[in-house]
Amino acid sequence: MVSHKCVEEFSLQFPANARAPRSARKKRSFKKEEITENDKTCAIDLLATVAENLLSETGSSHMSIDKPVEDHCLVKEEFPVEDKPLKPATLPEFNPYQGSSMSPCGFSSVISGKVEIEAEGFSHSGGIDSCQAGQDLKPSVDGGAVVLDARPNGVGSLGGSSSRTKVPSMGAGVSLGALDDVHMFSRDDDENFSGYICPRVTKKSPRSVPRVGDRRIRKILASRHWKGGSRHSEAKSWRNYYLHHQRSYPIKKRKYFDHISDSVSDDYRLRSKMQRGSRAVSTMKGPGASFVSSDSHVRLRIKSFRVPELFVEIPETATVGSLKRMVMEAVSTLLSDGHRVGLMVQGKKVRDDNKTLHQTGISQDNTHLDSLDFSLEPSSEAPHLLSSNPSGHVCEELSMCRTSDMDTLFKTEPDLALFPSGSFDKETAADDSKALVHAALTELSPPQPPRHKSNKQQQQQQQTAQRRMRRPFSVTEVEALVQAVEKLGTGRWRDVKHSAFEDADHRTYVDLKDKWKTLVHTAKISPQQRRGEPVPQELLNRVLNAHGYWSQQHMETLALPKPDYNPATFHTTWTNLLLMFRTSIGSSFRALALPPRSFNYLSSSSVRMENLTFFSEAGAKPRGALIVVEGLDRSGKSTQCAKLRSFLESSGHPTELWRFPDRETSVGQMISAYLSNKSQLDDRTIHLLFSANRWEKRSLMEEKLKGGTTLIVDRYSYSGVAFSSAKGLGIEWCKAPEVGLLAPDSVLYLDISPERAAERGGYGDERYERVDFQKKVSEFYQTLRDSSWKIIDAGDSMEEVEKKIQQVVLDKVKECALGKSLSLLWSS
DNA sequence: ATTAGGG
DNA sequence: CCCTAAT
Repeated sequence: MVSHKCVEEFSLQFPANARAPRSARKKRSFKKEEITENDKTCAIDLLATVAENLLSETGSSHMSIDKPVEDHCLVKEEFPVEDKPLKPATLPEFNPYQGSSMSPCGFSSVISGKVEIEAEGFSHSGGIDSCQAGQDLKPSVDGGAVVLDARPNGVGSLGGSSSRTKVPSMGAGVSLGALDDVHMFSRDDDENFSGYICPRVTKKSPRSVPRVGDRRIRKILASRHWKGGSRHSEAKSWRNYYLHHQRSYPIKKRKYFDHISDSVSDDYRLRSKMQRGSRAVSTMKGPGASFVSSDSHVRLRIKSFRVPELFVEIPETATVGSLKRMVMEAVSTLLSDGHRVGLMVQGKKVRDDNKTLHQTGISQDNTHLDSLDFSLEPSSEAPHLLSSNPSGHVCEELSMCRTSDMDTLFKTEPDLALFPSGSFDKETAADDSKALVHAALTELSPPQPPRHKSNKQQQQQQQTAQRRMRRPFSVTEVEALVQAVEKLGTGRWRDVKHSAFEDADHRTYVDLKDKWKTLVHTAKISPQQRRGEPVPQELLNRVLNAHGYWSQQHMETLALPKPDYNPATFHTTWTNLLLMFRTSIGSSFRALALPPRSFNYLSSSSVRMENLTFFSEAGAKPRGALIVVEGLDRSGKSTQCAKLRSFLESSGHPTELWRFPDRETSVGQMISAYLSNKSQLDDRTIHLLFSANRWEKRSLMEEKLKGGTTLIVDRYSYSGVAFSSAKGLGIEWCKAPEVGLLAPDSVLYLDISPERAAERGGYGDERYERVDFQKKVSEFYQTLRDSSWKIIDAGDSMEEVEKKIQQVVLDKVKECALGKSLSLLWSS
């Protein structure tokens, strides 16, 4: 019955011939006919016969009785016999290879049948077989189905059958967890392994196989193989497949063939441990290699593992050896390529691959190990087995195709112990996984990555197989990270790592980047939603500030390339910026209404940024810096202010240049008249006017700064106090009216001697421009200095001064953007 | 080897 | 933390 069903399925799914290699087609075309009609039976019989011949000892063969049978039935129903398999007509459609390399004939030469592979924990010595086939699997005929017995290497069989798992030579495309696992096991027996493996087997390339006897084996692989380009459809087919079969058609997949006898279990245990440490010891080979036993391990013993049906087409002329190889290949391919294993604990799917076994509830003393199930699921991303081969040559090699309706079933015998390897907890179920592998766990062994060198892919996989240990960041580390990012910015993780985590080997820059990512997220969510060690809110605020700041920086950097404002592209540009911003900030943003444009700012061409201010909801809105430039007349203030403004704007910082007195205001008008010697005002009055002039602008100034605009102010309270004081007013009296104005984040004092300034010419237009008076002013300036001051030698070249200023200001602007709060002048 | 993102 | 694509 099984066979029958199989055939049907086969037919449905594979118009087998499609893929037959040209050679096969040519030679065996005649067979086609034979098979076409009765083929179902014939094929099976043939296969059975072949298998029978091949394997004399079938003691191990077991019919898969459980679910499989039912499944088969179902399958049968779903796929009525009507569908004639092997119809030439259908071939074209199914032929993945576009027929270029396929010939119609090929089909006839192939025998189709269902192969059931059983992995058993027998103590058979498969030495001979293994040598020939390079593996211990022994195909045998059972009830019309070919059964492969996987012989476990008993302890005693170490010497002889270790090679069973050796499948490295398989199709070029093969490379996966399953194989790895296999290798892993055999690894321990390396000695045996190496000693027993038939050179021919190991070295034989897939190609050679097909050539021998011109046999073609088709491995039915995932539909993707023949579906060629559409991954989507492929996935779909799988889905459908599962939908239809899932319930009763468990696809059982077994990951490892290694069976372990009780006596062997010890070995496994050792292996597990060894493997655990193996990450670092990937080179270890000998069984006796140093095993690093570490923490508690869970030993799992999978009693039975059923693998989906395996369909193999093989010419009668094929040799037993080739059949074995094909089967092995098919099996390996299927296991490694087409499926992933899912894990279920107590009937519940465990999707989080990152969970540790312990977290999942799988522990040594856990009582429900028996409730642990593995599911075999289609791997939508599985690589094409044959992909590695030039498409045109696929046929020449063994090709195994798994159609969506077919599955290869592997069944392990009760005694067979399967060990979950790294993949064990690696891939968890895909949504549609239905097939469940029932595993009785009786022992525990930590999943470990096998290390073998036979296959590069394997190696890679092995290396990545094990998840690194989870190491939550401590507050200290977070602080270091935040600090580093504030300094270096995001996007320079390498530098961040080197500057702050040089010694932390376990923190890679990617980790730091990831941590930053999570920190930003954490900072945005409510404290109640946060988990783990609480990070001080202060740090989170810094994270937000830094993130907002750097996000804007990045954004602006990207926008800068097109400094020239072009009305035609304005909208587009901003749209992009907004999108970018939204993306980078990950939160909503909004444009603030443009504050009334003040008519006193000198430069008005800063189109790009001045009108809009963004900030994340989290409140991480970088504020602008208040930069005051002071200095005697002719010290170069205006020039440097203009340069500085240009610089900041080109650096992506919204900037405005202000100047006091602001002659545009009503108060400013008065001041202007006074300065022009057109009016005589009392010194105190004029002082207060100047002060009033600044107060007039205070609110707008604060608004601008909080909106993110950096203000460069040419002269401020210091000038007012210094000049008035120079005229004889008490300095404290002069400062009084200024108290409460916004304190500059930085005061750039362009230091130049009065004499030198006078040399620069231009003096004489206004009454204060007299050297002696400038000297007094200079002295008062000095008394006003505080920590926010930066003395710049204005005697240097303009470029020199410019450079110094830029450096100072940039740091200050960044500091402000990162959260430096505004303070008040001469308060408290 | 790094960076940037998505999972 | 992992995995990948893109640099």
